[in-house]
Amino acid sequence: MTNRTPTIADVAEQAEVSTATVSRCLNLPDKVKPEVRERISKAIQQLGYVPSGAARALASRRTHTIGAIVPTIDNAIFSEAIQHLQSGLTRANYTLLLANSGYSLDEELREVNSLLSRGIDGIVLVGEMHHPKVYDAIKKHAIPYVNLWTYNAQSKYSCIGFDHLKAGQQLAEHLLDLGHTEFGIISGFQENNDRALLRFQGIQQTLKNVGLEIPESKIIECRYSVEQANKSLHELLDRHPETTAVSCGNDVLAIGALSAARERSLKVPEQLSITGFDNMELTRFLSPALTTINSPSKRMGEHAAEYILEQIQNKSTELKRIELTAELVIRETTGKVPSKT
Amino acid sequence: MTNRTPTIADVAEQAEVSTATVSRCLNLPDKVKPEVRERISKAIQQLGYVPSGAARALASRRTHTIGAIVPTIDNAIFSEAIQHLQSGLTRANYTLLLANSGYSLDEELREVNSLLSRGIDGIVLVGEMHHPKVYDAIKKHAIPYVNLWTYNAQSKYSCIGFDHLKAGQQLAEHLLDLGHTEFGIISGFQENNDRALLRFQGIQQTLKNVGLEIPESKIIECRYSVEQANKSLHELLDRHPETTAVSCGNDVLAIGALSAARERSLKVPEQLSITGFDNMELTRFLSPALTTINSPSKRMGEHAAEYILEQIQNKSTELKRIELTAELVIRETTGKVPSKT
DNA sequence: CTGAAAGCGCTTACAG
DNA sequence: CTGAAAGCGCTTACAG
Repeated sequence: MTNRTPTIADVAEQAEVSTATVSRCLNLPDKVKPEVRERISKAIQQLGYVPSGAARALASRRTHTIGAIVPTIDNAIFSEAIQHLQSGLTRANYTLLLANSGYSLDEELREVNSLLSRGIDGIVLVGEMHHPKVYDAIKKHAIPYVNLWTYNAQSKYSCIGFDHLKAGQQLAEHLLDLGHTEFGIISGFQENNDRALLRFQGIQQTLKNVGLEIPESKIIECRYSVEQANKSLHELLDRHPETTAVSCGNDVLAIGALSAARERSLKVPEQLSITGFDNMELTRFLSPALTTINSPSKRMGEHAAEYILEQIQNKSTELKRIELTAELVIRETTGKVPSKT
Repeated sequence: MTNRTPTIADVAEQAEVSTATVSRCLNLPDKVKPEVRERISKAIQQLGYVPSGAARALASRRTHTIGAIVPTIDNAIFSEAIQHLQSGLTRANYTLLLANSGYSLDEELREVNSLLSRGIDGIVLVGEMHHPKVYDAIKKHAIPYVNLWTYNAQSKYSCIGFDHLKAGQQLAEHLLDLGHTEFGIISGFQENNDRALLRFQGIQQTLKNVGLEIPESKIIECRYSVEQANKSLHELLDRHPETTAVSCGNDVLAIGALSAARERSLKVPEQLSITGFDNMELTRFLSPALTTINSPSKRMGEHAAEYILEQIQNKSTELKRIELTAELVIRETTGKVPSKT
């Protein structure tokens, strides 16, 4: 027994077959006679043989790895999607290589190149807005690719997600139905974030349709953090105490807004309505429970795994657009506009 | 210009040098004459050459990849640590390969083997309790290794974390100081989770020291979910309405407990004190703000990156134990025991 | 169903 | 400082 880690040649020798047969036994077992398979399995056991991923990848030109880049994993909504993407891939014996861009397109480009260079068989990105070189690089490598978290019927790329514009509209209509006319917005940074932008535009357009306009001073963009949102609502209400409805870019922001409202002793929803976005688990346990939009993150993750694996199987890069629904969840943070006294 | 992706040989030809020199130019630039380096860079640019990670790994026996397995990424506290681990590695040109075990030791073993097989230069795990084969497998591959999220002065393995027993003690002492004697516990599953177990034991021991014992019926274990914790507190209080203090295994559980208390119209902390664990960002914005233990997750992530890279650099696997502090953060969910009437 | 052999694209002593 | 060449550990037509 030598000291170095065993290779396929060691297994072959031990089982008295060629390395080709060992390789087949590992990859296409039914092409190997059962009794030979038996011998090989035993040898593998005895030697504690573990195939080298690098050698495998080099020889087969397949890494069995899928890359994904999300803005951040520090948001339950992305981590949920990733968990499901990952378990879908694991079941098919693929591994997920995860990176995060911190909401920066340049960083995303760097990550894409890094993933491509280490070798991946497919890639999933979040959103539709990417550095142009990202699309070039992926095209060059000719691997399956999908934009997650976005649905656009006109997209030139495969996408799996929902229509953020529609979601924004639903939010605005709900608030309009309740009689609100004084709107405030706390949004994530919209530059480089098409989801944030579309949600906002959905609200904006809907209001415009009924002749309402949101002045810039009632729109605050900030980082997706509870603390930032807390500050933002204070700022917003300092400038515009007449505001009766605040729509937040996601649930994290809404939680911050709720805490700021509490600090000002504003009753939600009696004096101020607040909406979130994503429907994180805890939002229904908040007091008052948060009105929000349900993001189908699990299903997005599952579909992404399915799509990528399918494309790899078929050796194709067929364009596919999957639209999921994101329904409005009305709970306790939204109510009738307070009567002016 | 051919159609296939360019290799190092193409670059060498274009730059009129050997492949060895191109390789050196990439890995040890100062061993190459500046003018030659210049030619090579130009060739790389022109060809759009990207080195093959697989070939590199096979030839050098280094993958520049670090593996990490956490119980779940769907918890802000782990994702925070991972973000920092990742950025530390990225800076040194290493990639993080992330997997999650779902709190299962068997699953963790499977992930470890999968990571080892694809090739990793180092590995970080969470907690000290692992499948025995995990330690065997890692030892066999002789790569740097560290147990995160745990500190044990006697550990045979490197560890970076804090003492969960101490943290539990602090929690119990705080509650004791406030005069509580009727304790309830909502814990994560303690089997296979040394952190959950130690936190609980810290509380238990401290109470025992003053002659208090927690009956089994006042200890509920459940999954780390807001909903589960909500149910658990209801169950606990149905059985033991005399309970005045409930210590929760983490902040997620505490949020669920808070919501259940609200549903029962129990005032926190006047009628019921509740503690969390981790100090997630939003806990200080809850109403009432949560008393909890601050888990140094960012620092754990940073230290892990530093340690692993250091070991790789030195080609050693030196044992190192880093203890970080986890301080009690007293906020509004804990108060004096209600006077019996 | 099995084997001999070329090849995947790099790195790395070794020699100069 | 640079090059020729062996080698990393697999897979995969091809032949039988």
